[in-house]
Amino acid sequence: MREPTGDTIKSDETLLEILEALHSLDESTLTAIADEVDVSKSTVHRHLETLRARRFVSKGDEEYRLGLEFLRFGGAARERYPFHRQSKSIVQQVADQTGEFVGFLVEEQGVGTFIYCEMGTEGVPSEAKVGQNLLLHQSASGKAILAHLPAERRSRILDQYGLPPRTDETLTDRATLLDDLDEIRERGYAFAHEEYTDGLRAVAAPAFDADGTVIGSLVVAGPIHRMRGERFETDLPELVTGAVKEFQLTISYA
Amino acid sequence: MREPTGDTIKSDETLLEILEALHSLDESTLTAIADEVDVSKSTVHRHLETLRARRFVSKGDEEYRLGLEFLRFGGAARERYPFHRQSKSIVQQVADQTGEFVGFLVEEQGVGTFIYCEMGTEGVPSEAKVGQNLLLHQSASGKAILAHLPAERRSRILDQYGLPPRTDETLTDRATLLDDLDEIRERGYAFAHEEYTDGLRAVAAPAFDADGTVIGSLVVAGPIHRMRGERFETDLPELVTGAVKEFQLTISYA
DNA sequence: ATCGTTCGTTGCACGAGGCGGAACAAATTT
DNA sequence: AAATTTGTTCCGCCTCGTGCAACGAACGAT
Repeated sequence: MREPTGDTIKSDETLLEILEALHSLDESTLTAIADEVDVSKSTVHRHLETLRARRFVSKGDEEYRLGLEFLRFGGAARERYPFHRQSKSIVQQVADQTGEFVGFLVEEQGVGTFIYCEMGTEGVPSEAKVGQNLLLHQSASGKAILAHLPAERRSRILDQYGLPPRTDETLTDRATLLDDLDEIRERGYAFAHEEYTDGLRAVAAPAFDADGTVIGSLVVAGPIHRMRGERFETDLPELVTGAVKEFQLTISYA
Repeated sequence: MREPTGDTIKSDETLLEILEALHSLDESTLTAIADEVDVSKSTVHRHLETLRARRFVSKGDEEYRLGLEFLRFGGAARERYPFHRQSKSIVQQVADQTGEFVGFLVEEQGVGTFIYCEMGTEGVPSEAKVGQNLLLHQSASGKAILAHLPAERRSRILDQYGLPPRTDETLTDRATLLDDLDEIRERGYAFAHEEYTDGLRAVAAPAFDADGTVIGSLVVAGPIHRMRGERFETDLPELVTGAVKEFQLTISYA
């Protein structure tokens, strides 16, 4: 199931697995969860009631759901980032300008997470939403970050997670990926061609803090028919890199 | 320290208490948490490592922090609400129009939680943020909801949580509160005068779904010196109720 | 209405495993 | 170099999380 975790609490693991099941089943009944996680109903019941007492799950008329308490902790986790305020507004701004999906991705423990995103007026059928996480090699936004991490850190991440594909176009060969990252570093921004979602292309620019460390990346994504020609190859890259530059100015004196 | 919880898993409770400590200490070291929660270091260590393996906590160089995985679940919890999209845009719109703090509050398990909020350009020093939760009697937004809950539900909530004060102005007398709720029902919107935060006043309007059930409330809050006279008593109430009406139209055919 | 089925909930007894304390190691301080 | 203080690991006790089974309630079908 998992890599041999050093020293972990079984009871907590089942708790977290129950939550994960609750997330993937979206909203669900006790027995369905027990069935999914493969533990007895009584166990699931006790865990869920413990969580419910603290509002981490809520019970509708018939089914259990994830509780809003997660939003409180999630919001707090996001606000630890000193630039969260600015990244929110830059995302909104670029979303207004382009009408496409726009997101700001940060890296934590080797995984990318969108801390803000906007659907834009065109309403791309993307499944990317706030809190969504992805492996860094699978998307333009991830690659933009990956390209600028310290080399040793980068290879540890690649070793740890490998290069599992997400679509047919995901880069799964290490050499190819590293070449792409070289280009991204030279060019200053990253492209992705259906590497994360079929039918979608993306442009992403890395964002740095005052020390020159990558702190995240800004990405614009949209369906192929709108992401082509000069708009895709010139206009959007300029827009994104420009927005990031502005972003960096506003956070420098924070 | 809690009301006699029916049948609950101790180990989970300590897990959640550790998370709560991690939240209130913002970012903290293992021993500090062990000290706060009053369990042995080894226990805290095992819990934290279990959480870290799943990205629910992340470890900086020196300290533990809440992980972004909470944002994933929090976002999912929020998106269960069919009107979440529209509430986000109405909040942004009103924030742009007023420059004040604007939020959309929903009720879950008798407690209010902001699923969206914007600080506005004036940057009120309010501590209200996404995921923040509050007792319904303590604020304009809460009262707007409370006023329109089924009577039996309302009294169960009041019984369960009581009327603890938050400021000197919080309504702590049940009769006074019920009178206020009557007025709110008649008037169609709610006021609060420093009942949640010293120095802040607020106007809130309830939002209903097609069945006439309260689904949340829209609130505008600001410092007293800007919340007075005609703006506070007429303009803002009209703005908020108008915005909610528009909101209700856009969700009716969803 | 009555019987079956499936749901959530509660007791019970067993033994896995969560717990604290101490020993350890590594990093900082005096 | 000695002394604190940090995170980590080991170990044995006994709590307490677990599965099973029994119970009751709510449907649905005959």
